[in-house]
Amino acid sequence: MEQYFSILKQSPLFAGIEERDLSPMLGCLGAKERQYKKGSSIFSEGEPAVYIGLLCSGAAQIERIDYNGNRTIVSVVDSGELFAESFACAGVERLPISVTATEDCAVILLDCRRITQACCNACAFHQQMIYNLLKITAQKSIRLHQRAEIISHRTTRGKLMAYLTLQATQKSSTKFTIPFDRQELADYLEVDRSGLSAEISKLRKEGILTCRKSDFELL
Amino acid sequence: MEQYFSILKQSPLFAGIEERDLSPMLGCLGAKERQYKKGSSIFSEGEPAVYIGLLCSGAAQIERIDYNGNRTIVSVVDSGELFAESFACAGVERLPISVTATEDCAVILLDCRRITQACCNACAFHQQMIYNLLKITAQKSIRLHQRAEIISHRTTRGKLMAYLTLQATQKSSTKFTIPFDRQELADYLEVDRSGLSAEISKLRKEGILTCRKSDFELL
DNA sequence: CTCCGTTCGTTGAAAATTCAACATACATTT
DNA sequence: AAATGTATGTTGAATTTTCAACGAACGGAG
Repeated sequence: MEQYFSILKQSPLFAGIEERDLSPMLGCLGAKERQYKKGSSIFSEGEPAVYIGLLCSGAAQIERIDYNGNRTIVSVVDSGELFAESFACAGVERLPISVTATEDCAVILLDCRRITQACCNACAFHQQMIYNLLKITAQKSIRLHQRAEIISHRTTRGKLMAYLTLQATQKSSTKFTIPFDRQELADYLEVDRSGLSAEISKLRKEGILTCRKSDFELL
Repeated sequence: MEQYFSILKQSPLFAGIEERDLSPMLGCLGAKERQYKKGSSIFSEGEPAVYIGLLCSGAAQIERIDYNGNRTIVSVVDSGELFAESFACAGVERLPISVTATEDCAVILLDCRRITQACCNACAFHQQMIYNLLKITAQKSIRLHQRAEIISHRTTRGKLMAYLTLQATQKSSTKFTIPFDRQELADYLEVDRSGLSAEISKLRKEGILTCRKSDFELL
């Protein structure tokens, strides 16, 4: 577990908590370490929602597959980020989404009940963690709002441009790399892959952007 | 302010807090009461996001209007619910959405900074409120996920049926009343109003549902 | 009662998406 | 070097949505 301390102490979940307190806290919280191979499932839709996941290395996606087999990519999880914390904190019975490793992953699982219920050893930290969790959860809400704003555009072009301009804003640069290939981007934007490719070509011809694979530049 | 105590003590924000403590707390939190007429704006897009709103009476909607004038209804706010808490808690600069009164409203505004920063008088309550806020924020995230799941369907019929079956599930009944007229439902589902009306007619002819105005029944 | 404004349903044409199929490019393996 | 597999781009037909316009139903105001 100690190998991930450099990740943990940078995580907003442990903001305001000293590194020397990490080890007893993790024990108190019943933290479990898990490894997942690229492509494997970290959480599956329908599982009980009790664990908060903290991605220590690798990358993952929040997905949903409907009964027709259509995949939706709800969001991406980068190293150092939490996932599934909303479901665990809200006390829902079962996960409405799946979490899939897009790279080999190392994950720390925290039982949400151990965070939200005070314990005898490290109570002082619990309050800080709950506050940290509040801030993280609120920021995740914003990301959901942002995705909703993107998806709410009616056309492929509208969705694509909304996504790309948001990426450019967040990276503070007109050049950026997106974390998706074409199929994944289509699954994130809720559009047809071939139509998305066609729209990218059109935007390229119109001189609005250039791209190579996942590297984009807005002109 | 006292006239709203019956609402306040039922609000999840004040769960675990005694009614006799409400009055000093509201003072400590710098609560402000506001009245809004039906159709007026409670918060406008671009305003600084410092206040958490608590709707004491009436009803409101979370909306966004894009540069073309297209309205998106992100969610509805019912009496007793919080709104804008994610934006305030996440510490974003400006609101990315507007809140509009769909009925005459009474609202209590709470400065988020006064909740998340401990104060000298009622510190014991602050921790409870932060925990309550965490739970509320997480539950709001779930609602955003639910809307995303609805919007993610590609066709008008798919979106409509996803919405209606969710409503039926939440009301635990095949008969229910939705909080939207046709235009508002279209703005929530991100579809064309006339196309939505046509789809409802078709579903009616197919014997899948019956409806009168906003009263629906799934068969 | 009539007028008026709003909501809702209907329709047909225009526009956009989806779908299926195939071509191309590139990297990896044998 | 050839074969294979994956990702991406292209195309045309089918489907669906959007858009604009209009008519019917309804309720409130005068």
